[in-house]
Amino acid sequence: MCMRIGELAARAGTTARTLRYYESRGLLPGRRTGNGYRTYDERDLKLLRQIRTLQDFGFDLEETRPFVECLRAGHPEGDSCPASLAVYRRKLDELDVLIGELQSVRAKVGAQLAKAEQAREALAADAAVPGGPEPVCELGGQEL
Amino acid sequence: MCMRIGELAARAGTTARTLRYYESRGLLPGRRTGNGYRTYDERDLKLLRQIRTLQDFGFDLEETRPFVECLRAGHPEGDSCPASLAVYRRKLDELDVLIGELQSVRAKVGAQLAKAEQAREALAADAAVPGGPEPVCELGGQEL
DNA sequence: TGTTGCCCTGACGTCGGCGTCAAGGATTAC
DNA sequence: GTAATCCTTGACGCCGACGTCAGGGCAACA
Repeated sequence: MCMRIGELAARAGTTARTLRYYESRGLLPGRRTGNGYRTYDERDLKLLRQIRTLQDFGFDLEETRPFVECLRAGHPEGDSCPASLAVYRRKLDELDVLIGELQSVRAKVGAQLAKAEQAREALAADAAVPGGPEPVCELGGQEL
Repeated sequence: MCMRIGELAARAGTTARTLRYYESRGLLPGRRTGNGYRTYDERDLKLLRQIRTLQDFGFDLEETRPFVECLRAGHPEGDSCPASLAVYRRKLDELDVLIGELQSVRAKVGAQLAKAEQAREALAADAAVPGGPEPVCELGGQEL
């Protein structure tokens, strides 16, 4: 029922270094045995898995804090508390904004690509025409 | 027609520090006048604006290099070269993946939020019922 | 008794794209 | 002359979430 840092890390798919880091940030408790080793139980594993899940979603460590505190307060789930729900909502808003921006960028880059490809095709077509292309000065003068 | 670093920076909406950084990365040429000052012309401004535009799109500095080299080779646009088009295409793929991931995360977070809100509503309803809620041990035992 | 394997703390390294400060030279304005 | 504003190089700071190394302790097994 108890385990040391290496085992907990392995069971959560992370590293001991990461757990020490979380502890330094005040997220993971850190009880000790007589010899100074950290010791953890199943509740810590649940805590840690909550953190990792949120991290995988792209939450900052700080944003996982309400969830952790909620669990530590004895609630059944990390998102049983209002503060956690607030983080969810804030994150949803952030995601909506970000996704919108990325879609906008995607559209612009796509348009630029289409334009540039078209320009190249026009050049290629010109070059293929026996009459010769307009002297557009493209690729002119200075070599590399 | 010629300008110093501060003016170029201002005209591109950035800072002298940024231009020196670009130069250190080999992106911006860096001719010098007799007193050691950097000097730039309109072509450098175009170069710089190309870089900035791509940066605003979220391109890494390294990803702007083909565009810069294309312009420096004398092409009319930074995206007149195949290497630039390749960067466009790669970026589009990256964006598609990223947007997809973010949408997936958004859906999951949204679902979690809905679930957690529902759980809270159920609890509230239970608490409101005169007969009393199921003793779910919620909020039980250990205080902070 | 040695070797292996886990654990500890402390501290520096990483990545990108600069910001910011220090210490000094050049140019221009008054 | 000197103050103000530009410019130069060099170098450290920042952010987040750790990775990695150094130097040493504890435990178990041969």
